[in-house]
Amino acid sequence: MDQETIERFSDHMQRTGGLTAEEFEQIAHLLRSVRFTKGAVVLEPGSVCNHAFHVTHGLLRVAALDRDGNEHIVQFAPEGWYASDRSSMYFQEPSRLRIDAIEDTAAVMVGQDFVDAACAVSPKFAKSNTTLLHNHIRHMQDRIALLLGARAEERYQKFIAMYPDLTLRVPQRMIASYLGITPESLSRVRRDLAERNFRPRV
Amino acid sequence: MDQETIERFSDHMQRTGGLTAEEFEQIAHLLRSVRFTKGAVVLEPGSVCNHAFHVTHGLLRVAALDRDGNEHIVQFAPEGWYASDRSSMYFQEPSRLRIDAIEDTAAVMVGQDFVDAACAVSPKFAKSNTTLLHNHIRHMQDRIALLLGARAEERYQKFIAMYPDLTLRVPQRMIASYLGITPESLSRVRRDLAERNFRPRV
DNA sequence: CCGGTGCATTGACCTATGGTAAGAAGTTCA
DNA sequence: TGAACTTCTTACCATAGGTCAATGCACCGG
Repeated sequence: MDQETIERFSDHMQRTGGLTAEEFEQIAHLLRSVRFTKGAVVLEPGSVCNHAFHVTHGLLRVAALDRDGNEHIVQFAPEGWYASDRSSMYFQEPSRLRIDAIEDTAAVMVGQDFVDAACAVSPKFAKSNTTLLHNHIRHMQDRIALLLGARAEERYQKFIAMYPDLTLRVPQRMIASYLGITPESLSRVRRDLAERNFRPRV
Repeated sequence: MDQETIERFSDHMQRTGGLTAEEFEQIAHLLRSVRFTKGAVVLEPGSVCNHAFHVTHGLLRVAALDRDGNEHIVQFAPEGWYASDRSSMYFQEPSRLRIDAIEDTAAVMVGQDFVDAACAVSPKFAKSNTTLLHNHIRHMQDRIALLLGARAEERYQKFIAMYPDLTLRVPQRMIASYLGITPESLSRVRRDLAERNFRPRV
């Protein structure tokens, strides 16, 4: 039953979810912990997403598949983050996203029943949940603006600034996929940046 | 006080917001209606967005400005739709979006006070509001996937399929801006599509 | 120690789209 | 009606990024 994973989630709830340790205890039985080995599929596209996965160790990725079968990474979920398809969860529609593990990962499965129970137990939780939603929206808005308005190089620089840790953990081809370019292009972008930084004038 | 605009919004609330006519009456005093002439600025970038604008006549657009000063249209809001910056409203942050009128427009200003009052009066409203949020997320998710995975032509075809009415009302350069391409490129895409449809074999 | 596998890099070449400029067609307004 | 605008289109060239193929490197299991 992986007690440590649940405890970490409890800590997280107390820090950012507005639940006290006692409130958490009351509803902890609604949670399950899971482990995924590197490469394991967490959510199969076409199935309904019934849980948000809160990562306590490791790294998940969320990817959309276009009709040519190419993967486009929508989000990375390292420790402390959630991976899920909110639309699929809310509307109970089959998801068009795939979630899988980039590293060996431990996560907590958070279902609607837990969220409802937590909202009932604590108004603070309800509020932090709404804040989470709005953070998600803000993040997507920024991403859209970036995809519309910035070139590959700028997108990459923003990525590094925003997720410096991920830049080290995630293979470059996946960063490229997140940025909407090919691995080859990312490689060239990196080379150009390195040249400009280390030999400003030749 | 533009009674017709408010009445239209009342209808809208009864159809999709879960409010009865009586419930709406109770809180209607929290609403104000506004009119914008074509080209008028509804929300100035840099200011906090304190209202969602529900359009009853006309057409608003929501645009993001990149650092080169280029506009990228994030959303169109024709009759029955909302224009706003949810992040700015929720976090009370200065908005990086501009909202302005593409046509002469009549709208209802919906503030947080109205939303709170409506939630208090009707649990159905609270739910429909959450659904609206999730619709927004779903829409943004689709948009990101499209920007990452589809070429200009496919994006344009999806746009036509999704907003056939807007295709007629909105100048092409704005559609181009929504799609993330230049007006010239859109013009070429349209020519190529027309050629393929009307003279399949030459 | 070896071959296999996956990833990053590079180079050559190609394509979609951008940039610029000019003209055509339609709109607005005096 | 005609002048000033705006929008759309077309043509020509430039460029970012995609595609393909080859290479090198690290890791892995036998």
